[in-house]
Amino acid sequence: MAGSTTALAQEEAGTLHEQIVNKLRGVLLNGELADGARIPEALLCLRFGISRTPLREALKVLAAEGFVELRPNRGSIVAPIDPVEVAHLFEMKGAIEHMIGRLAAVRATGEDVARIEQAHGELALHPDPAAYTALNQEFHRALAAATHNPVLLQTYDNLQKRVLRLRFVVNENPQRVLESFGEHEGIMVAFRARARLDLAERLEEHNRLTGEAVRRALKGENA
Amino acid sequence: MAGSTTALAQEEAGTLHEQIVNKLRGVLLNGELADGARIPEALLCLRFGISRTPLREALKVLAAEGFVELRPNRGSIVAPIDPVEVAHLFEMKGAIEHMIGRLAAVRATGEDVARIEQAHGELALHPDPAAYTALNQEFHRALAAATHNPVLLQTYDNLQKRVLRLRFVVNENPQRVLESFGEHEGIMVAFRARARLDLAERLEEHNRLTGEAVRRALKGENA
DNA sequence: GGACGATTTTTTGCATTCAAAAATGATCCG
DNA sequence: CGGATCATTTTTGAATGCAAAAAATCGTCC
Repeated sequence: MAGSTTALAQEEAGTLHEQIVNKLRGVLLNGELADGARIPEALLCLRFGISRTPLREALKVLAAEGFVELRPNRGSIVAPIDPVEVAHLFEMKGAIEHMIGRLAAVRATGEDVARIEQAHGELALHPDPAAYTALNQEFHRALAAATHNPVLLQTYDNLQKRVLRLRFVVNENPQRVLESFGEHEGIMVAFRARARLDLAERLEEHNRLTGEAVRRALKGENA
Repeated sequence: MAGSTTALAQEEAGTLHEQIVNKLRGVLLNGELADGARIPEALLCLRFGISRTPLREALKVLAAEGFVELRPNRGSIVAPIDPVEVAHLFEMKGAIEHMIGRLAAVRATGEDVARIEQAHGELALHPDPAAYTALNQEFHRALAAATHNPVLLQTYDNLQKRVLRLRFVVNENPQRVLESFGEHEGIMVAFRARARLDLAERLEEHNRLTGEAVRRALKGENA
């Protein structure tokens, strides 16, 4: 049960820069630094109790991941959330969800099934948006993991993390949370039946609908 | 004609660490450092005429991209090519190729069409494996770009670069080069007809066949 | 009163430095 | 002669230092 199951765990071992990558990503995901805000190196060094060297290494990695924007000689900023990019993120994720469905239906082991069923079950017990986000992540990540394709899982994780920054705007919406759970029910039906294409299409569609909800929410915010 | 069209161009502008990321990736792609070989920081610093700081920043980024393996306190090594991972890479790329087909068929502009046609045409004139690799990259990248989805393009580029390390083992095979061109012909037919699903399936299949050729070649090498 | 420009301050990018860890090699003992 | 132990060298990881660039501050002039 050593800790590599949870995607967002802030591992405490390993090299310093790696820790910082995770911690800093956590900060960004929690919205502690607003979109487009400058990232004050000195401040974060103080906060994490490290020097600038590992922090800057972490910034480069996060820039490559798309969380941070590096402006030469002008400092780093939190990558602004661009509605157009959000659409592109979900579109890309759609392709992955489709493949997750096709593969997970065939490759899921007993363990995978257990994890997926459990996440789904817990989700049913927690209709409150607060718990929902984490459990929802777990559910979908368990499905992704059931493909047993690490490359896919890594790509999925990266996109998912980028999308996660938007949860504030959409998980407040209990309407959508309910709808989403309904879609999960359908997903589980297809999964239990090991119906590859059905599962693939349901996952892709679920992703599409979530994307649209996010886009609507973003539009509302910007109004 | 300023240089952001070519994916693998080693841009000369920008921050130092960025240049190094590209240069070093070039070194790795060219196979100058063998799989699993240790990456001598001091040597590369000398070669690039920089200090260790930007080099190490670049290493972190390349590690995140999957080209380099960072072993805490034990130095970095060129990420070894694992046949299983290669299979996973191609599987993942399949999902993307499928989506590229679906989107490019619909979204390709006149410019896109021109670029794609040109790459395809030049490819016909250069059946020699040497020129083939670069032109083939250009052809497929032009298709990816025709989706007009930067997130997809970036993901595609990353996977493609990782796969590119394997070109030595497969592009030597003139048999496969010819087959591949035949598949390209079919792809162009579907593309010109703007047949979404046909194009998608042809691209996915082409990717699958390339993957199998690579796997076969790898097996042969390892024998 | 406000805009422009010079000067100070801060921040950034990279090189250098330093401590700790690992690799290497020499010595000693069985 | 082989293997284990310990000193030496090399390499790594991170902090610090320094020059250049950008931002902020302030004074001056219109």
